[in-house]
Amino acid sequence: MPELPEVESARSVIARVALGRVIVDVDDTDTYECRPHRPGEIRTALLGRTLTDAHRRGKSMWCDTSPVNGSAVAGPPLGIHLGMSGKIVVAASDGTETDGGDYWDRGRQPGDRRYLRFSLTFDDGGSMALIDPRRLGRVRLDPLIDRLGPDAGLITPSQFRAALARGSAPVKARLLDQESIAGIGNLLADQILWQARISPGRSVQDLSADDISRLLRAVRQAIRAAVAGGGVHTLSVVPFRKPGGRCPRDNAPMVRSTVGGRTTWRCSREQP
DNA sequence: TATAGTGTTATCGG
DNA sequence: ACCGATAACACTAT
Repeated sequence: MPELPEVESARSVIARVALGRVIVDVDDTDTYECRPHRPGEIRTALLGRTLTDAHRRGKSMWCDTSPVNGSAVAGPPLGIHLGMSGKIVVAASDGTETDGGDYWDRGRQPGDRRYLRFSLTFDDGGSMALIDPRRLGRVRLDPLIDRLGPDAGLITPSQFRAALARGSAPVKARLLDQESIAGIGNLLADQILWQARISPGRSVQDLSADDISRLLRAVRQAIRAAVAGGGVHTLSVVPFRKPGGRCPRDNAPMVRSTVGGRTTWRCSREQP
């Protein structure tokens, strides 16, 4: 399930193999995935255009679209959110697939149409599809990205301090708040707090300047590690988020709780 | 069969 | 109005 690193991998697949191919068909008939659009609305808006660039902020992606032939006006940006279970698969003209992530494979074979919720067909016979079993992903035109906070991988120290400055929420809840910082999901948050040795339930107003700087270092390091490793499931503490799990640093039991409405695992000794 | 889950958002109460 | 907590969403896996 996608957090910032998985979404970045999907974005980079789109940028590498989907740009510049003319869209000749669009399947936007899934009324869940394509809310708030009516079936056909996205199709009409995109036919005859190409994707010209692929962007990302936090877990949200959007693609710029070209003018149609004979016009100078670009098309509407196409927003894509992977939700809990989405992934992007791009097919070449010969059917060869480039998969934007293998975190939800379930033995999927190339060409498998199960869970296909949205797709573009290109004039070369290839396609770009959103595969999303749980249907919590979204595809929409003109996505609102202004409401997102700074991308977690690019956030500056002063932006980070500002994100933690107000209110009294548990620090983990704030890390998960996409309007404060964009891109951190449940596993990344647990890894970051574990690395910084900060208890997830501590209020943001109790954090010292030193806590905050350790936290920002952990944000950067965890994101770098997850992008390099191929996803958040490769983060070092993730395998120990289970009953009987022990902290890989001090061997103390990992304990489970709920913070910010999400399942939370922490080291019982280092994150009391 | 019942429950949890790598995300977002509407809604409710303080 | 702001902030935080919770339920709901849709579906699969355990």
